[in-house]
Amino acid sequence: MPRTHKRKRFKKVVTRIPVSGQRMQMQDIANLAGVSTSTVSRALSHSSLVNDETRTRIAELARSHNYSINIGARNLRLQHSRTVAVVVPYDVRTRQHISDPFFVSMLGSLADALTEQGYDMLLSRVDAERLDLVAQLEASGRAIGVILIGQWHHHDQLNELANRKVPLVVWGARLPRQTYCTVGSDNITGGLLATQHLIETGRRRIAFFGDPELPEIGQRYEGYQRALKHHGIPLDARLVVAAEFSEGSSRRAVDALLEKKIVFDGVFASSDLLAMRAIGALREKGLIVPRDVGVVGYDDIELSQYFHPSLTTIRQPILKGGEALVNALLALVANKALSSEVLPTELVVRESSAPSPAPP
Amino acid sequence: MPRTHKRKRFKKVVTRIPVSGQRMQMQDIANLAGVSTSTVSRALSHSSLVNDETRTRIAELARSHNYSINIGARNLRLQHSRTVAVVVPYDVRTRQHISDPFFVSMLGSLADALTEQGYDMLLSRVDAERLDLVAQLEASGRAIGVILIGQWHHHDQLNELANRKVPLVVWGARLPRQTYCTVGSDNITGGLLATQHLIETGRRRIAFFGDPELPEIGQRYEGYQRALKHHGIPLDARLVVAAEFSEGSSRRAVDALLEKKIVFDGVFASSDLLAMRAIGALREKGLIVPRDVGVVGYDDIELSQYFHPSLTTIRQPILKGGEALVNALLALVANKALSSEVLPTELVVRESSAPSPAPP
DNA sequence: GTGAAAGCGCTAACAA
DNA sequence: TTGTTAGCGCTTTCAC
Repeated sequence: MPRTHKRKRFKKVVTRIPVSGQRMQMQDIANLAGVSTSTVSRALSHSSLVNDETRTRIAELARSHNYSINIGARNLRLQHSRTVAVVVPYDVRTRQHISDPFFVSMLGSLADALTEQGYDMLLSRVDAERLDLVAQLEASGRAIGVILIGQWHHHDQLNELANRKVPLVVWGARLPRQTYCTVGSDNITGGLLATQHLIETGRRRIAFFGDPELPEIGQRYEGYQRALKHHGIPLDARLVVAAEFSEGSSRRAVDALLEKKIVFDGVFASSDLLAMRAIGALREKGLIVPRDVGVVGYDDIELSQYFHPSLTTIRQPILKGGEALVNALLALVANKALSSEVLPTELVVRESSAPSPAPP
Repeated sequence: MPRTHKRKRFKKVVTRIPVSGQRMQMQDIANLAGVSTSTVSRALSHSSLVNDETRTRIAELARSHNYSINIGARNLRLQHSRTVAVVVPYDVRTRQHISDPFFVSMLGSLADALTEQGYDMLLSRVDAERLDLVAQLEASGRAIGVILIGQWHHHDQLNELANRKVPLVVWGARLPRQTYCTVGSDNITGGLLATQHLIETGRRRIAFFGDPELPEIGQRYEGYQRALKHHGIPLDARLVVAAEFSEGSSRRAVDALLEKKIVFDGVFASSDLLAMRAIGALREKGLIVPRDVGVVGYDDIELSQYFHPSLTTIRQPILKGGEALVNALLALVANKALSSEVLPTELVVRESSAPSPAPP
C-alpha cells in the first residue's frame, strides 16, 4: 500500500518530457504553457472560465505541436461519442451489395451528412445472415447507433434488433408490424409513375423485372399493378420475372420471356443496373430499345444519362435520403419522437422509353 | 481527503445492479458470475489463466446479456486501437470524387481487407485543400493510420504529412522524391497496352483524353507516348485533350477535336467513365464506335461490360489493391521495412476497340 | 481564473 | 486460479 502511494506520487510529479516518437498529450501542453491540464482542457474546449490570453497561448501551443485531444479518453470520460456506424450487409457468396451504384451514392451522401453534423462514420460490412452482430457496434461503444443500407429480406432480424433497443435506422420500405425505423422513397408511386409512363408512350405488354419478395421491390411492383389496373390492362403473371441484382439474371429474364414466346413491348426494371443489363440482353436478341421495347429503370444512377440509349428512370432522392437517415438516427439516440419517413420519387424521361410508332 | 476516500470506498463496494436502460459493463457480468472483473476480463480475452468452467460460464453470461467489451476503454488501457481511417479527398466545389466507380470499388475492397484483418474502417471525407487535417485522425487516436484514395495533385501536401510521421499510405503513382508510401497499378504499362492495342487494331490517329498533370494519368500518358514511338507514329499534341473526370468534359473534348477538324480514329480515355461519356458524345456527332473510332478506357469498372458497345479497357487489380494498401499501412504502423508497390495491369478486350475495316 | 484529485471501463502487474 | 489495485488520457467538481 505505501509502495502504491509512492508510485502514484512519482507519477504525479509532472515531468513528462515529450520524448520524440511519443505521442503528445495534454500534460505536455500543460508543461509547455506552465499551467495545469485542467486549464488546457478548458482552453481547448473554449470554456469561458479561462483567461483569454491563456487560451490563445494554449491553442497556439497545441497547434504548433500537432496536438489533438485523444478522442478515446475524452469519450470515456464524457460517456458519449460522435461516431455512427453505417452497415452494408453483404451476402457471403456474392459480396455484391456494396457495388450497386445506388448504395454507393447513398454512402457518399451519408458521409456528407454525418461530416456536416460533426460525426465520424464507421463503415462496417456485416454478413447478412448475422445481422445480430450489428448490435455489438453499439454495445461496444464503437458507435452511438447504426444506419443500415439494404433492407433485403431481413425484416424479422431488424425487428429483433429494434426490440433489443439497438438504435437503428434502415434505408428501405415501411412495412406492416415494423418496430424499427425506416427512411426510404415512395416506391409505390415510383412504380406507378414508371409503368404509367410506359403505358402512356404506347406500351401495353409491360414486363416487370425484379424480386417482389424484397420489400422495396414489392412496393414498386404494387405501383406497377396499380398503373395497369388503372388503365384497364390485365396483369399477366408470365411477364413478372424475379430477376435479382446479380449478374446474368437480367439476361436470363430476357431469354426466358423470348424462349416462351411471351410477347412484350415494355420493361419496368426495378433498378438501373437491371435495366442496363436487360437492354444489353435485348440487343443481343436483335431487339432495339426503345423501338421494339421501351425500358424504364429505377434509381437514376449517374451512368444512366450516359448509357445508350440514355435511361428513363425513377429518381430516388439520395441527398435527402442521407440527411434524413442521419437526422432520424440522431433523433432516435436522443429519444425524440420519431416516425419512419417516405421521400418523394420522380420520373426522369430519357431515350429508353421514347414512344414506339403507333401500332397499325 | 477523508471524504474522498469514503467516496472511493462507496464506489468500490460492488453493488452495481444493471439498471434497465443502463449499459451493461464488466462489473455487472462479474457480479452475475460471482467473480471479479479481472476474471471476466481474462475469460473474455481467452486467457489461459482462467478455469475452463468459469470461462464458459462467463462467456455465456456475456452473450445472454448482450454484453460487449467497451472498445474505447479497452483501447485507452491497451494504448492501441484497431481502427484505420480511409480518406477520400473531395473537391469542395464538385464533391465528385467519391462517386467515381473505381474509387468506390476500392472502398469495398478496403472494407473487405480491413474486416479480414480485424480492423474497423473509419471513412472520412476531407477537403482536398486541407489535407493537413488527416493528421488529426491519427493524432487524436481515432485511427492508427490513414489510407488515402486519390493522389490527385497533392504530392507536396502528402510529402509533408509523411514528413510529420503520419502513418499514411496512398493509392496512386510512385513519384520522384516521394516520402510517403504509395500502392498503385502499373500505369505506364497500362497506357502502353491500351495504345498498342489501338494501333494493332488499325488505328493511327489516337487521341488521349485525360489530364497528364495528375500523376497516375501522367504515367498512362507516358505509356501512350512510348507505344506511339515504338510504332513510329508521331505524337500530335493536338490529339491530347486534358479532359477531367467531371461531367461534360468528355463532350467538350470531342467537340473541340471535331470543331478543329482534327482527324482521329482512336481514343484512349484515362478512365472508363471518361470513355463512356466520350462514346456518347461521338455518337451524338454521328460517329460510331468502334466503326469510326476505336475506344479504350481504363479501370474496368463493373458497368464496362454492360455498356454498348462493351468497353475495351485496362483492368486495375482492385482486390489486390485493397489488400496491398492495408498490408502496407499495417507494416508502416509496425515500423516494418516498406516500399511502395506497383501492381500489374491487364488489357481486357471487348467491342469498343474492334478492328476497323482496313483503310482503302 | 486556476489547480488538485477522482473516475469514465477496462487490463495487467502483483499478491495471495 | 483468482482478486486487488493502479492507471491509460481526459473532464469536471470542488477548493482556493
